[in-house]
Amino acid sequence: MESNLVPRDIMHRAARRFKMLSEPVRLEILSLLHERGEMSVQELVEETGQHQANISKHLRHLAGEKCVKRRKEGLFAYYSINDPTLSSICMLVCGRLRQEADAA
Amino acid sequence: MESNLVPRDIMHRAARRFKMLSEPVRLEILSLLHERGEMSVQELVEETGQHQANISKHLRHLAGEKCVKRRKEGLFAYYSINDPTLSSICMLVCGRLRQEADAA
DNA sequence: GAACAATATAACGATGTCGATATATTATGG
DNA sequence: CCATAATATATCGACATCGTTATATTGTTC
Repeated sequence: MESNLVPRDIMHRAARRFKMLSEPVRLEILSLLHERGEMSVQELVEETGQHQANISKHLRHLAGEKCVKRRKEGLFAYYSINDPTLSSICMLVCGRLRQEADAA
Repeated sequence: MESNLVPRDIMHRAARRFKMLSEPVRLEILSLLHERGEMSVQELVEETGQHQANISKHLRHLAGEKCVKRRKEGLFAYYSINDPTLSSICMLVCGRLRQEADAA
């Protein structure tokens, strides 16, 4: 019950950060990157079953928001999680969801 | 780098939870509720400057996702935060955003 | 520099969600 | 039971974003 949970001056940025986490495919991407540390676009395409263009677009969004880091090596682009708080946030939410499910 | 950051069976639910946090007006509502503990629709309308219908709709979404709790008293409906993890999550993200801003 | 592979971008239709306006519901008081 | 106040719901147009398909870019190899 204190002041300024989300300060006005970063409210829109915060909303955009959360929007990154509001799509199942992006959560799957982050989940995979969390497990394996670093993956190429191809690997992500194979694991998710999504089309390459779709994965590239999601990665572009994630990278634009600094959620994810890109490393180019030859023909391949390797992505990894850049924002370490994302993992904590996901675990918090998932823990809460389990809790709600148990309570019900 | 471990297993199952966001387990498949709750991935869609997690995404929906994050979607609740992905709109500035909803973040403002949660921020106000965090400060004051409990507020009527009217109060939220006044503080945010949004139209009543819009606030009611956002509250409906938030309540549907169990983010927020509703208490009816006479003509008034009082809302308060129901999911305590939301505050932690918002603070994590805002801290990170500050950090990124400082680094730049 | 031509052929090929990995990734990125463009364009498109379908669907979702925003805020605004209008109307319905619910509860109180006279 | 009628008027009024607080809240909820319905509908609408504008705009964003999803996944798909097609194409462009980038880098490697011969």
